[in-house]
Amino acid sequence: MNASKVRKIFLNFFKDKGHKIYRSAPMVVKNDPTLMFTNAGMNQFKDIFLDNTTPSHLRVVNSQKCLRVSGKHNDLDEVGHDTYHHTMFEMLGNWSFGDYFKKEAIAWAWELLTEIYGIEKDRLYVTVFEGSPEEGLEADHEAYDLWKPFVPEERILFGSKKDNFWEMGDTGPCGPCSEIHVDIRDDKARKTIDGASLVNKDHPLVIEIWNLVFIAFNRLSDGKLKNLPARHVDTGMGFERLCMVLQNKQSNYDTDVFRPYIEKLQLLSGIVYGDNPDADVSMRVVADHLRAVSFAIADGELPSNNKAGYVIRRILRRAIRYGYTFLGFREPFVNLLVEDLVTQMGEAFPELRAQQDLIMKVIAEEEHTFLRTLSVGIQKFEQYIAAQPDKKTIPGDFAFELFDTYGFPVDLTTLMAKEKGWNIDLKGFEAGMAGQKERSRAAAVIDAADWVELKKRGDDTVFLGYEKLEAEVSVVKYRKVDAKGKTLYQVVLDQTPFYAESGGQVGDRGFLTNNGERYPVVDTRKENNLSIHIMPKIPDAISGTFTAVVDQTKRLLTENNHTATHLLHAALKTVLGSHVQQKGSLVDDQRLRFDFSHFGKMTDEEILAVERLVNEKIRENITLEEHRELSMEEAEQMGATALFGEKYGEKVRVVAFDNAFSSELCGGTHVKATGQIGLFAIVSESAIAAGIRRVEAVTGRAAEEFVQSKIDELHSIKELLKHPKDSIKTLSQVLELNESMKKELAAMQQRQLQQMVDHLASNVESIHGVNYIGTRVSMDAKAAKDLAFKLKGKVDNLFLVIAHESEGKPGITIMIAENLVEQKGLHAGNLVRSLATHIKGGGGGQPFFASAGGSDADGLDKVLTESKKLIS
RNA sequence: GGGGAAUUAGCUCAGUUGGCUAGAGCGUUUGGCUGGCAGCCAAAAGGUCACCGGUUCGAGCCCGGUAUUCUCCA
Repeated sequence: MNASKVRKIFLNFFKDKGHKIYRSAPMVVKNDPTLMFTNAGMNQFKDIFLDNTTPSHLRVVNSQKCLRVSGKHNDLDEVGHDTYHHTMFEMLGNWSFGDYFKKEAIAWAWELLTEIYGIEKDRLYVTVFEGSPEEGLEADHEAYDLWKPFVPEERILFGSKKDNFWEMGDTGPCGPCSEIHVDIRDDKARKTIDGASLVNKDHPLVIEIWNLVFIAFNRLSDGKLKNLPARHVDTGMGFERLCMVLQNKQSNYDTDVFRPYIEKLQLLSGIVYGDNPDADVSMRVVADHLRAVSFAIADGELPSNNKAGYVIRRILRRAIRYGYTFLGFREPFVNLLVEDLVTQMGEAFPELRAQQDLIMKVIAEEEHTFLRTLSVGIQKFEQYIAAQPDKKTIPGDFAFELFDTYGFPVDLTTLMAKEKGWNIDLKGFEAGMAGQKERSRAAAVIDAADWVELKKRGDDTVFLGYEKLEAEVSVVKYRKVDAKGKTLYQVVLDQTPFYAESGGQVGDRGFLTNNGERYPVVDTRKENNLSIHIMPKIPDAISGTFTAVVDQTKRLLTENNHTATHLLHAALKTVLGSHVQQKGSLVDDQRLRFDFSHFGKMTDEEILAVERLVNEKIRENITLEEHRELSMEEAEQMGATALFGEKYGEKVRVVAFDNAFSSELCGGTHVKATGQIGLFAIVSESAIAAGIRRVEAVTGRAAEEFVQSKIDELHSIKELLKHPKDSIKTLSQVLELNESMKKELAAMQQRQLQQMVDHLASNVESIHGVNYIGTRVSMDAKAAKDLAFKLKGKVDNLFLVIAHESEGKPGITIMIAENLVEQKGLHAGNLVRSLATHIKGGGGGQPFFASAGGSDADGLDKVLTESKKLIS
């Protein structure tokens, strides 16, 4: 049974039991500060569990792409070393939102596994929660009794809080769970050791495949559990493990989910899978990470140096590192596997196929960068070794520096040290690492109190901001958040005219008011589906009604830019081609920024063409065409552009300006008609990553100012040139003239200097075989230095003292021929220091050349007479 | 968000406690050697030492700030 059939059967089984099939949400999470990536199938339903939103279907089934690399579920270091941990995986799940509970969940799970998928019943074990006295929770006898009709009691096991009480995070929905484990050892092994003793013991062949979670509580920030009003079922079955079981393999990597990449790696490296444990681990690492990174890029998350992008980079670099060390790759290779990934998964996940080129380019670029990082690190390492031939231990702080500053992996340092017969102080390294983490953690402390609920909420906050900028509102709940010594309040309203930051458009600002008091709203953010108003202070009488007023100027300017962004997007597609995909955008009241996939730099002509097209559309004064409450299918039929990596709800909104030109799925606010934008001007075009370009632009007043500043600039230039007929010609003549005059002047100065050199050289005083020159001149220290070096090349046995003065500042420059320095033990630096006392200054230098500066020019003559005495 | 580092010729990089009028290799140009190419020899061009300010007799080097890039952590 191949992988795609396994997936289809699962979805259809639950569809037949009244479940609605949902698409996988993007793997990269936006609008949730607690989560960077989808790490469980339940993420996209979080708001339902938290009772922030009402589900539109009570029974749902899906296959969700997940990534587990950081936070509570951190499997990254395990991946590759065993045969069943993954960074990216698919989670098959069926869901009940306040509908069915344990009975159905258990019965259906059993039916699907044994009767549909045909897993032998005597290979299955189930676990139920044993209870926890300190939480005040009893054992889950209910689940136990429900399993009894299907499973002999010796294969129903009680499990601890760690294994059988599921929690989303430190706070949030949670509840007891019941796991199904499968024993896929051969018959002989099964007879020798009872499978029941291996459950939850990290045995690679006795594994959990399905977790049925019965959500009944909410964990508060003080650690207490609160009963939820509605109980839910949340199940998760590891797709890759299921495939392994159904394909009779003993490793996930032997299934058709991973095998194609292993095959390709064998071809590329010339190493056979199974021959060498290190190489095997490496191939598994690469096969796994390839999937994680490619899906993330398809969702719009590029490798970068912070946040989610950094996690992606770390995963990719781990793959490169294993390939480099154990598979012998010295050139980019991960990107070569992307085509195999697309072949394997492109059908179930069309975003991969659509963005294959981009994924390859981005990975290849990152591979180049990292291979370079490695070679810099190797160089630093070699230099260190060469500089400390006596030592035999790499100190921890150096290993940490290599890692922290140069990104050089410590296990490579260890390996290289070993090859040279050196040790490495790993404890010191860990200490450096711990310090680093501590600093970061201390800087990121955010203390959020529990929500204070004033009203039982009915439904989502109603957004009024498409029509109104002012409305009567009341507070539903609020909480206090302390971060970096500042206290802010997060406030949720029953309805609001404030737009919450989303889809690149910044959140609205404004204030709440009642009884003449104003309470500013400094920002509006979105966390999941919740609109959160950020307020520095809240009224004492918070339970009353308020008038919410949006900062209108800021909003209107932002709308100009947002609509212009849509026009820009469409214009780019028209001018550059349909490969243009939005990769990100930022829209505020000042400007707009638009990132998109494109293979090369835009030419000046292309930029101009885009600008012209957008401005044409502005002048056409196209009116906004808005469709709310469309289904995804209807929107697609209208030809609206959807974005990869964007999470869309049940109902979507389409914003069109001339349906044939620009039509996008978008929740943002827009101008009523394009004419309001006035003018559009592109300010810059640049690269931000392999295959991704960024355009920044301004509209309206800002665009006018931008153009005006260019005109002013031109005007000023003309004015400086005295308004010639042809400014360009005149300017180029001026520049030419300047160039030739500079050259002439330099030549003249050289001649002058040469004259001075000749003059001084012919007035040498010979004192005891030393050619003494002492002169007082008007020049600065730099010129004197020049003069000194010129004379040095012309006069042997030179002892030169220049007493110079420029703009009232006196100075001394001394030059002594090298042979005199040696023979007579002279030191210009020491001499100049003593002479400098006459001009009330100080100085120094080398034995043959030195300079000094001072404040009393009257002493310069004294300097010359004294200097002569030095050699006579 | 918090650390660490880098920025010097077209490219890759040296540059010591502040003191040869900033160097190397590669590349470029010119000339020479060889039947031609590959190559070798010789010479030349090429620098606002990222930017702004400070300390100093003197700053590529020290100090402060800015920008960009790399990198680690959250």
